[in-house]
Amino acid sequence: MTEAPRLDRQVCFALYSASRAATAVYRPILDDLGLTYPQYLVMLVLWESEPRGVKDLGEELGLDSGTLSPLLKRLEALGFVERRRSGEDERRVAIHLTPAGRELSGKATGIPQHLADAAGLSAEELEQLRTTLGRLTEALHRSH
Amino acid sequence: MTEAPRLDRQVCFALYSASRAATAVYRPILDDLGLTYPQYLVMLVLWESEPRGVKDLGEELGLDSGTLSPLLKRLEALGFVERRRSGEDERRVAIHLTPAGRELSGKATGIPQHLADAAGLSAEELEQLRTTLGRLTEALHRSH
DNA sequence: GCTAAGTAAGTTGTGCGCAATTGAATTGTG
DNA sequence: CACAATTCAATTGCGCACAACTTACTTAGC
Repeated sequence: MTEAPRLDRQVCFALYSASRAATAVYRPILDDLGLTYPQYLVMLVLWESEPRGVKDLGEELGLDSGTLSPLLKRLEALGFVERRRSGEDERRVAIHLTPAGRELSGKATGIPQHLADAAGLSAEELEQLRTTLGRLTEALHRSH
Repeated sequence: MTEAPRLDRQVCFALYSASRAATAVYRPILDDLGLTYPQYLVMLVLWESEPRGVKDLGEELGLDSGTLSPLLKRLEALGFVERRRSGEDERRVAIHLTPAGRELSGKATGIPQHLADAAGLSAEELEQLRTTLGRLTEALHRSH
């Protein structure tokens, strides 16, 4: 008689729950900015450097055009982003920040601290968690 | 000049990436069973004890009826589950396993080991990760 | 017994995530 | 130059998540 795996023993479920709980903490804060969590991630990348192509964003975030294309249209409709066909390569769409999009960066400054406060873990534990998760993600991607 | 948060410093993004990478590893395996990852989670709960009400499942998994109702209908259409209105309380729908649903448990036995193998972490590291994630999820839920 | 409050499941609408396909533009090769 | 292969973004379709609402049923208070 083989035994069925137990839910509460699964790292995968722990990841899934923690991830949803974390975005749930971000949600009301991001609501004030008018962003969803994936939209916030895209803005984070653009605040670091822009303009960026769709594929470029996708590699940074691990998302494909099926997710990003409509998301970017919504960010454009919100006035945070502008999509311009590249002149050199007509296949590419360059995503530029608008002044409003650049401005939003200031309002977002304190957001990660909210999660840290809500996490109930020490700074070292958070740092170690982040490192372990990074290694895990790397290994899982390699295993394909 | 306030500084924008950096993507690669965010625990939240690390969680989000790791969670998606983990379900991506499960996907081809679960495809063989005909299940998606959330459907697999529901089956895990039912393999532990059934029948269970929708609300009951929802509390175990942190999902609401908006997610579970259609998911359970798909599991019923697949023949793994049966939904029966309770006689005592007509509001409740009891989710029962079918013989096929019970049988599936055997085929799922080895699945968590696949993730462990792909994770590139030691058993202790995985165990510690699971514990830390559990504490984190708890704290995040409490912080609401 | 009757109504008010509460509870369970379902429905609707929006926004991801991701596989698969399409269409346009570019590059590589002979 | 021609044309096949590749690349980029967009689109389609399906299945979650989750908020907000609806409907059916049950229970509590009077």
